[in-house]
Amino acid sequence: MSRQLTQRGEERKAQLVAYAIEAFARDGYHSTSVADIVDGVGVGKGVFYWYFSSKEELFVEILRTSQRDMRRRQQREIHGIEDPLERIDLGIRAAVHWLAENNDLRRLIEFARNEATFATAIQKGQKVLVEDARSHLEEALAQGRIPARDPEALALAMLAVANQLTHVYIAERGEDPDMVADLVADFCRGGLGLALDHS
Amino acid sequence: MSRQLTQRGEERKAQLVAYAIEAFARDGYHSTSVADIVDGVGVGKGVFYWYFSSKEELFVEILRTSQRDMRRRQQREIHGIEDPLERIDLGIRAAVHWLAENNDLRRLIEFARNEATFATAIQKGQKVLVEDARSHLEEALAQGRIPARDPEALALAMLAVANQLTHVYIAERGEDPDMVADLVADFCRGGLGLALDHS
Amino acid sequence: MSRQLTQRGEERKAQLVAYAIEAFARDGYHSTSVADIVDGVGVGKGVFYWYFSSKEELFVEILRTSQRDMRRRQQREIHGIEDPLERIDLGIRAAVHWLAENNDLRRLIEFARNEATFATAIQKGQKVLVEDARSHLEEALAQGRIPARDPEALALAMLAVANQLTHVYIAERGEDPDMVADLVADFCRGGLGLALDHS
Amino acid sequence: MSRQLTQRGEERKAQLVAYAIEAFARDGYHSTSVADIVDGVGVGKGVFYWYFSSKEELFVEILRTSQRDMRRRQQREIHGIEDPLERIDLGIRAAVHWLAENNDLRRLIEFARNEATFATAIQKGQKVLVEDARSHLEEALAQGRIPARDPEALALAMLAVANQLTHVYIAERGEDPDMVADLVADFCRGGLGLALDHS
DNA sequence: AATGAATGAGGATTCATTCAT
DNA sequence: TATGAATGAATCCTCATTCAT
Repeated sequence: MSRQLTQRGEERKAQLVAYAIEAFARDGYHSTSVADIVDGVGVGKGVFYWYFSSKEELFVEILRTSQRDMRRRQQREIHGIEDPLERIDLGIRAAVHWLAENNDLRRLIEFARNEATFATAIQKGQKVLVEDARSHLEEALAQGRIPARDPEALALAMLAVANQLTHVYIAERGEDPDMVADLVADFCRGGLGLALDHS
Repeated sequence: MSRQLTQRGEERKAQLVAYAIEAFARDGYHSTSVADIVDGVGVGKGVFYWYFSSKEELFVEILRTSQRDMRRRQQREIHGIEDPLERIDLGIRAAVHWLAENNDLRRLIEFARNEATFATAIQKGQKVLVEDARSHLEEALAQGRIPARDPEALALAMLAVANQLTHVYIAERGEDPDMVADLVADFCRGGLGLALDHS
Repeated sequence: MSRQLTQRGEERKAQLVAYAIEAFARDGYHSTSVADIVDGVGVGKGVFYWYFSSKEELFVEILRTSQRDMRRRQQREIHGIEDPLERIDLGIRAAVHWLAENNDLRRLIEFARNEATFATAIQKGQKVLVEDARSHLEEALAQGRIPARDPEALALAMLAVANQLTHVYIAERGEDPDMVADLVADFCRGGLGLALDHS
Repeated sequence: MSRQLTQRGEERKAQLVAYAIEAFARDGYHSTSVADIVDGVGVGKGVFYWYFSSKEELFVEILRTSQRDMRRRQQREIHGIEDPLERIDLGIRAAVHWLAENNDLRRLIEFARNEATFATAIQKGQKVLVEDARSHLEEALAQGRIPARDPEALALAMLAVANQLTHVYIAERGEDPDMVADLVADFCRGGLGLALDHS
């Protein structure tokens, strides 16, 4: 399914993806039928299969694009920063902001994590994120700035905190992303073994 | 659906629940049909609807029982402990152990969290856990032993770390639960703003 | 799909098979939808899948049963006959009669022969028939009553003649099966290298 | 659909026909979609409908051309031969060779024979072949060289033998066409009531 | 002549649930 | 209590054909 698309084709495809994200996030992957999607966009059923070889493929494409986008956001934010701990801090904040701004995608990623069919796709993306964090952590470790513990465990823990708090505070309660970013960053800094700023 | 059941009825029901948990965890809730379950147990389809009014009801019952069981385990572990921070520590460890020992249920709870149909059921259970943690945290706060931050946020963050690390280290890699409990407890203690033990 | 069926179940299944044979023969396998079949029998769509795991499986079952039935007919006719050439003669006549009486099945077998999906099933059945004929032929060969030629080729050729002439004379033109049996038997006897009876 | 085609148009069309024959023979008529064909040739879907008004029409055209071609081959081989029995012999051999050399087309013809949609087209072509054989047979009959039997039946039987043995020995087992031609010719000569050569 | 896009009816299959026995 | 049978709406996907450009 890597057809060469015309301008119009690209637009149609983007339209389908956009509507699908919305519908999947609102009603769930299983409850959203291909018929729902094409109806929502106002096209015939065949159109869907012109652009995607299956509902599953569409979803995987959404997941991949999302994870790539989030990572790009992190990279942009920490670009040029020397201090590894600052990179981690900024990375966490970038993640929280991305998750807050892309709540639909956050839901989909969360869902996919627990669905055998998509676990692989998710893990690939997550591995990249964890690798990034791990490299910063190892640098900080080498500098003797944090106590020695498995960097991967730390990376995973941070990701989990970011996800969970964004979920509850932003998605459910609509709090300010900056506040939540502070919350997450604080908890994680502590978790890494650093003293808190505002003690 | 709160029929009075005979001894034999209770056993039948337990059999169905046990098999359903296994199948849901292995193949996913959506991919496991009622037919799969009754076939697995070796009974006719009518039996299922004698004990449960729907597939959904069965799943909700599994969720409720699980959450209740996990909490009971935590309560037992911290019973009689004076120090609120020790209660938290023990609570975390109890959670990790329960999750490790009930990996199937962990998967189901994780799944349900992201499924509109079950989110409510999940939230009710989670609220209880968070309340427990919050009360310990507030006590510690009152004693001036941890820096002032929203206890609910802290509770949620700890739960997330426990889930995530158990998932990756125990379910995926088969590591020792005690080691993971240490990992989680360490990270959380730090996140709460406490100095690390082994620094 | 080897469910234990009740009396009623067996009847339903037979009903479905009977109607399917008729419809497949009349309209073709591809043009006959599962919906057509269940509508024809007057049951819901699910019933079909209670008895067969797929449309394909049903068709293969029909093929197998048919081939078995035809062979049984042959066996019955030649039972106890000493002379191998007479066995062949009777076998040919039995085949023609069976084909004439089961014109629907003849069509389905003919169709299946040219469909990749069913070729295997067909070949298995045909192999048995050819083996039967081969054994008679080898006996006749050993007795020096027919010239030496590949028995398998002869067997196949006879089968082809029986099929073709039954097709044209009986199915298309409604001629008398006995006459056609004579025609086929004559041609084959000659093909085997025997003198003709009515010269 | 008898458009006037330019040189280039003819080539395109031939390209489509060639690929379609290959694909139909390999995957079956029903399993080969118009999309498969145009993709295989590397053109857009419109092209197909420029040259053929439907998938069905294309297939019928293939059938007609094939049958015409096979007959031409027979005619060429028997041209100028006086002896009717020799004409039959040569005709059989020509058929076997054509079938061997055009295995794809043989499959398609075989398939078409059992498909209501194409049966008519096939029968027309077959009638011509049978007529040819019948005229030779009647001549031989008039000369008293073969016993009196329905010439059409004999013609059909010979065709069936040629098809079947070519199918099994050449298409499935890759034997030498000349050997198979001998086999078929022998069987048929016997079937006609002639003594065998090598008895 | 040719292309990519679109249509939409049609097809196989699944499955929660109900029911007669 | 329990069973096998039945229901039928819903789902994913295919594909011949048409159309705008």
